[in-house]
Amino acid sequence: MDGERARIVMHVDMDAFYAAVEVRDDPTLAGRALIVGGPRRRGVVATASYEARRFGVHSAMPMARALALCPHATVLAPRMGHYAEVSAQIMRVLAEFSPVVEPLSLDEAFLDMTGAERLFGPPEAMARAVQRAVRARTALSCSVGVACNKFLAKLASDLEKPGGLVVVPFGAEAAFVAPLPVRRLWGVGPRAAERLAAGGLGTIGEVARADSAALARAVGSALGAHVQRLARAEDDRPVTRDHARVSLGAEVTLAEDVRGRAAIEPVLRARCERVARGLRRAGLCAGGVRVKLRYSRGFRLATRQARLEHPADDSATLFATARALLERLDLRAPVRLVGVAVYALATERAPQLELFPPPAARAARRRSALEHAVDRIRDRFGAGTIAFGGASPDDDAPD
DNA sequence: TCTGGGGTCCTAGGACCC
DNA sequence: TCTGGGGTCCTAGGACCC
Repeated sequence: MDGERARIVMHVDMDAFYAAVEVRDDPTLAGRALIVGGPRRRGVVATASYEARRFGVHSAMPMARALALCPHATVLAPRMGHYAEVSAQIMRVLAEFSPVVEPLSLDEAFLDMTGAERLFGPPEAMARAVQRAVRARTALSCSVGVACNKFLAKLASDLEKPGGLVVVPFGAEAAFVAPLPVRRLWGVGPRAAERLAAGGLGTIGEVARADSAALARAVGSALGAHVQRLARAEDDRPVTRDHARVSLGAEVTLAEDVRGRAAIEPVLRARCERVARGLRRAGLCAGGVRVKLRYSRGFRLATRQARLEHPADDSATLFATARALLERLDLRAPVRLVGVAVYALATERAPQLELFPPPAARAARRRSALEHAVDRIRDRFGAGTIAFGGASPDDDAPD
């Protein structure tokens, strides 16, 4: 009506990705119940093969429960570096179908296929072509959803997994989603679903017709407005290639609880080194540091964060800040997880024109240059070749 | 059964400035 | 002498996603 052409958005979602990669690489695993996840103690399921899912095993389930349900399952530790490589290969295949590919995670992506009918035919033919190409080039299967927007395409790709292909009928979108449960709305999790149910809203159709003020009372005004738009099949978010990173972190759940500064600090230092390296690899500087502790008691999570005086990408600055933040947390209680994250990321260090920079800023700059040099040595000769004094070597870093 | 690790976004309250 | 309201920045916590 306004001359705008309907969009064609495709969502591609790999089937049981981590498990499927492991089976592809070791065909003796085919047909077996397979769980990728861990560590065995205090671990959760990252991905389960469809054979294991038949026993009720699913992602995010504690490993102990998964093995109680499916004791004969083979358990493999995730190989994230390897999955990242396979993912990059998949994204390259997808890029042959559209110039606008938006990865959502290692195993899913949106493609803007508007205007691609001339090359690939109608939506169903496009989807078949993508599935064939992914399988031919990676020996992996995926499910595909096609619709006029991101929400519907993503919802559609999940409806007939594995190997699914669902095209949401153009022009009949709202009717298509109306009977589905609210949990299918992107952004509605267990909490929001509960609150919506308390207000008598169980299906997407009911949310679409709900009074917007009542919806806002139930789940808040932002989420309420958002889910009502989705429920009405309205979603104008574009498919975009370049997402600026907002934060970067590293955390670890320890095999045994620790308590006290002396026990926590080395763990914290190792996380800082990993995060700093990630910053330098991405060419970013941090504007703030956040420390995270999860206490065993009550599974309680506590965070403390602070801005940096000058943006930094060196582990010494991150650790000095993290250590100060640690002092503001309870260090007597048993801790199961220690994490560090950086935020307020900038692509470049702000130019420092001070004639007499404070000693701390000068030290951070020297330290950054040193760590950049160490990065180059590690890249060339391997991670184990060099470590900082007092630092645990890259014990747990896959790279 | 006892809860990973990587993220994004929202909310609410406080400080501060005008 | 007492009291505004808006805007911005920051922090801590939490829901949600894969």
